Amino acid sequence: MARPRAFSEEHVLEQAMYQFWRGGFCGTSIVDLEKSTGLSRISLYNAFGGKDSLFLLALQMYRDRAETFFKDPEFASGGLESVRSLFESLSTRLPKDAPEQYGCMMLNTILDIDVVTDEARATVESCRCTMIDGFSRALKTASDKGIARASRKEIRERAEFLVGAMWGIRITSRLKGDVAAVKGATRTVVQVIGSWRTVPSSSR
Amino acid sequence: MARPRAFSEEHVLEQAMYQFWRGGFCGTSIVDLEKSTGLSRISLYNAFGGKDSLFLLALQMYRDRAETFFKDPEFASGGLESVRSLFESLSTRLPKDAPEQYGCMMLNTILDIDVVTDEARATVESCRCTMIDGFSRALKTASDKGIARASRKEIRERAEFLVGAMWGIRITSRLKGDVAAVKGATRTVVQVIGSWRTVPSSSR
DNA sequence: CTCGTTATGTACCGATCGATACAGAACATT
DNA sequence: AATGTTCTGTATCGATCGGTACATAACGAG
Repeated sequence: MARPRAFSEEHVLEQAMYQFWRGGFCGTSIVDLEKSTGLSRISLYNAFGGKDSLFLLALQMYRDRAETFFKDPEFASGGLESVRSLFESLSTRLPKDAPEQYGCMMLNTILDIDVVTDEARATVESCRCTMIDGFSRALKTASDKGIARASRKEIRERAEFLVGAMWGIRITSRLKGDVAAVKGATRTVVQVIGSWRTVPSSSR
Repeated sequence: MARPRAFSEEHVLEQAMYQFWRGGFCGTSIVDLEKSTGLSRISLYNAFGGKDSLFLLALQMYRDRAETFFKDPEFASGGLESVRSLFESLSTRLPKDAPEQYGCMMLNTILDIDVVTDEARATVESCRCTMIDGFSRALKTASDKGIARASRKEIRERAEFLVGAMWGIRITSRLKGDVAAVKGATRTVVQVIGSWRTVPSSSR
């Protein structure tokens, strides 16, 4: 009934997501967004509202993708192996100029948190919960199989630890130039995960 | 020979440090700095130069204090026990409204990194190296004593892991409201540290 | 007390911030 | 092709950004 949009909203939102991912909220100006999306600001405003609103949408897009990974039943059913391979991917996906080099957007947002809406904070928190649940389910699988028996409390604490460790590694990966440190930290985490095996195959 | 400063430069710099610590570089305006230091901007500029320069000085003050901790010979000679008590302090110092709730300033700076000078980046990097060295020395002590024997490579990787884990926990501690997660992650790290003991006193 | 020097408060600078008014261009429907 | 609706480019808004000029106040040296 009227002129249609000359762009894909999802694609533009994705570009905006990368921009915010890289620059953070207050480190990204409207001009930056114009450049990275190729749209004029007026189109951005019409399609997504103000900067706050656009940021929130981008953040939610990021969260949805991250959650998809952790909510995947295969992740949980993979047990310890899922967790291990996730951590190993943290250092193998690093070298290229993949967006992953910008760390985790959720985590980056935490530091912008004073400038950012309550909704953004809630989004981060919900993502963190999903990650903890995902890790917990995977650990539960391992426990049920007898591979890494642990109490419910231990499982939760280990999941909390894993989220922290993952974030620590992704922060480190933003400090360009020290790929070795990322790999070293990753390897130790993998060893730690291995050490949770109840059957003491060997201490290393 | 002329009018003396009406303020302690060190004290003012400390206040500026807290402000940047909390708000980050681009999240802190000159007006914010005026409020938190009690000085007018002109005095700030006279004493410390521009915003960039003031930030760098504040960051270096933070680094110097952090490095003091890790360079302390007592930390290294304390071995595994030093490391353990450091991590436990991460969750015990949390509840109060101590500045620690703002996470680690070094780490916060990494995310402002696109906006920040090369010198700031170098400061963060140097601090990270000092922390890794500190952890390495402590682990070396434990290894030499036979408490937690490990190769040089293992020691370095474990140190890199510890820095990552610490950062992860401090990031989490910025997400107010989930003290439990901080404690859970901390407890697991402490267990991991314990698991490095060569003499298998017990697996848990 | 006088003078030279430095610190401080007011008032303001151009640049950039996020956001918008308006007019014209582009499309679907008829 | 005519019409009505929506999208988009230009040009601009007030607010705030970091930074500064200038006049005044405060102090030490003589």
